[in-house]
Amino acid sequence: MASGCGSRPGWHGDSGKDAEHRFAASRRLFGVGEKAVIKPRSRRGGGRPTIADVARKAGVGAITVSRALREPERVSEDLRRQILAAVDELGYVPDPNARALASARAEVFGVLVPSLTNNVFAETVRGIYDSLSDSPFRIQLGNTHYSGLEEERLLQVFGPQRPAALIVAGIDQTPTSRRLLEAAGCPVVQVMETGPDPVDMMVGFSHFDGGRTAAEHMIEAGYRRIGFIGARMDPRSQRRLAGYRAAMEAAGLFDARLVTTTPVPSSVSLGRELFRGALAKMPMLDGVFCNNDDIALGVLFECHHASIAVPKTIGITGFNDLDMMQVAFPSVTSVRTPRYEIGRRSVAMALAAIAGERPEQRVVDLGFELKRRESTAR
Amino acid sequence: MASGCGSRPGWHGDSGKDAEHRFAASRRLFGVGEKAVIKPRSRRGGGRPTIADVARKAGVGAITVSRALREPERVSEDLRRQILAAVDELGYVPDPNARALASARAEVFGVLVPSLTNNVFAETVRGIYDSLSDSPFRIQLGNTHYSGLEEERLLQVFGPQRPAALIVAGIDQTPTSRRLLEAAGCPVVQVMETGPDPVDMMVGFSHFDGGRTAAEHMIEAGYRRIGFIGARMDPRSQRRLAGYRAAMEAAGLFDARLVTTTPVPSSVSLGRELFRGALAKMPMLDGVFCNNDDIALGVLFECHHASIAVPKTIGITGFNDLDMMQVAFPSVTSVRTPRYEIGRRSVAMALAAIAGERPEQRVVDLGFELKRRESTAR
DNA sequence: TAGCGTCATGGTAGCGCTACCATCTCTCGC
DNA sequence: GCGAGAGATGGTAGCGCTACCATGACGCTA
Repeated sequence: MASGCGSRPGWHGDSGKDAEHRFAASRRLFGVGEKAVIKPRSRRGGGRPTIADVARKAGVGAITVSRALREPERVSEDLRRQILAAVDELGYVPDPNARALASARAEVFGVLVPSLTNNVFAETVRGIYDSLSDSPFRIQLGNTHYSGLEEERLLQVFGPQRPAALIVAGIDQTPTSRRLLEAAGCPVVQVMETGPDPVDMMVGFSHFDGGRTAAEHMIEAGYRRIGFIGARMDPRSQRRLAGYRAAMEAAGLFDARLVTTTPVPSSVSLGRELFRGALAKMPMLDGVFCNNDDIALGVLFECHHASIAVPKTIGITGFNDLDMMQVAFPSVTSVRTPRYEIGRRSVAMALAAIAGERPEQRVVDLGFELKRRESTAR
Repeated sequence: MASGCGSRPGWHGDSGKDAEHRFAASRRLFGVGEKAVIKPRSRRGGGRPTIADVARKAGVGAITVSRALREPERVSEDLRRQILAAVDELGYVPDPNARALASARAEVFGVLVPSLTNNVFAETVRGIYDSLSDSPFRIQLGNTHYSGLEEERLLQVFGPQRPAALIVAGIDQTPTSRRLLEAAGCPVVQVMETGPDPVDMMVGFSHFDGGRTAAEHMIEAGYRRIGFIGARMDPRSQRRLAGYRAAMEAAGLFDARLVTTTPVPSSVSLGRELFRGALAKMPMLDGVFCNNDDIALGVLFECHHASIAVPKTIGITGFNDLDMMQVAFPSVTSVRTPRYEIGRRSVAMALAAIAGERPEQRVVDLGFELKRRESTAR
């Protein structure tokens, strides 16, 4: 531990009032690119090379350096080369904060999701991330915890930063959130779901249709007393439930007692528990449509524990189609959702909009796909 | 769609050269707080209230407003009230970019993880997020994709922003990354693992010990030909393998043919596949220690498919102890890791350091816990 | 050859905030 | 009663960059 101590002095707060120290640390930033040409700079700033240093070295005006970096085609070949050489030599990196202040636009994508651990959102964020990784844009993450109020708070925090774009999960923003999004002055993409009246753009699919398709499949497979098990019950879950209900009603099979829900966050163990409860309530259940795969897995495990035959005695359908569903025993039918693709597409649309090429289609429905597997193959 | 169209004109690039439009959109930012007092401001900036506006309204100097907001105790009760009233009335929100430029410090935590979808890191990020949610700090996320080079690139991007702190996963940074971290001029916390020679601070546990403990447990439970199955094999996995190997060697049970690894990213289906391969190679296998729970679940499913009795014929131990392990059938033994707590603790340490209260203990080992379950109860 | 648009380049003036230093007012000790 | 010290407040001068406008050089048309 002592070794670590010795090797990094200076930055920490306890010497916060001691400018000497801070500067010493900052100067080391060069290290990489340049051999610490310590010009006695003014008090602040810490001495990293600035655009003015590059301009001086290249023998041009600062603004030309700025242009060479941002709009190379507007600077003559000659100067460009000279400037880039100077940039290299000094190890110059533009200060994103100064840039943001001067241009009133930060190179940041604000991303708001209701959960970081829910695999569905994690995959969407990954899609966003991957699509942005070779752009100059950074990602700022916000976790709304499924709360409208928290979403408002986060938008209030994100707004003043003047992000280049905002990507938000869901289409059920509060009126205040909607207003904040409209006022953000940047492209906005609502993801995960499609619906009428986008704030700006939308990428997702119909959860209602997903739920209905799943239920219809089970009905078709011969199940009759098909339960619905859902946790958390965010707006998307509600719509899946509505789709299930529509299908069940159309077949004359709906019964409110078939539905088991809870606001508690979803998990495999909760799925098992809820299924137990559902079975106690309705012993003649012959199938379950689970609001997501975690629940479905919980149901499957409970069936194993209780020696209930799947798909014979009970059929199971999940939602999202996580990787494990296809290798489970028996493999589990699920509705495959394009969550990674949603992330990618949302970025593509936002980037197009930033570039001034507004996509014609403002609402993109990426659909879903029912994966029929053993768990409903009666 | 048309409705959405009509309701948000102006920001998009196709009218980028048309300042009129942009300003119109920006002005709307007030809307919420104030009834659009459109003072004919200078060309840039879009007209949101600034600290100068607040100062004027409150009849004080701008710097006093700044202080009232950042160090309230340094401003008299009276002025503070007046200022806060003015802030409220104008709907003033400080511009984080201007703040960052002026103070040479952004209120941003840079977070670097190797994967966004791996539940382990997702939970750590969640811990970080939760600990930061009522602080002024924002989170900027970086995904290294398990690549040292990508980590370097990201540090190069994060550095110029002058983040308030950096939290990076792992302790195996490249020399360049280490240099960049040391030069960042802010607290740095390496998370997930502990080891000698921290860049600054560390929070994690010993993966070697975790692997050894798991293997020892299986040996103790009576298993003899215990395989190791691992995917991805990042440095942490390597150390778990080393721990397993140490335990096996100590018991005189090690055999290189027991080890099955692949650089391919981990998943449940891959776990099933690898186990199949391992079994084909070593039919007399009587147990497996899985590098993580996904693999373990895949093994469990394969056992079901192939009608292999668990724990009788084969014992299974996982790593991380995801929620599902305790409800699986049979429930699966696993090494519980404090990933959420790691996130929380890392933030606590970084915040302390920022406040100048450097924690005495620079390396914090949060340990792990072996959860014995049915899958190894022979 | 004059006149005009186009292109490459540069100067100036901020963007909105905070560090630094100066000033002013009180309180206290002797 | 006076100087020292502490606390509250303010003015000034940037932070590093880019928007805007100006300038000069060039090529084109008439």
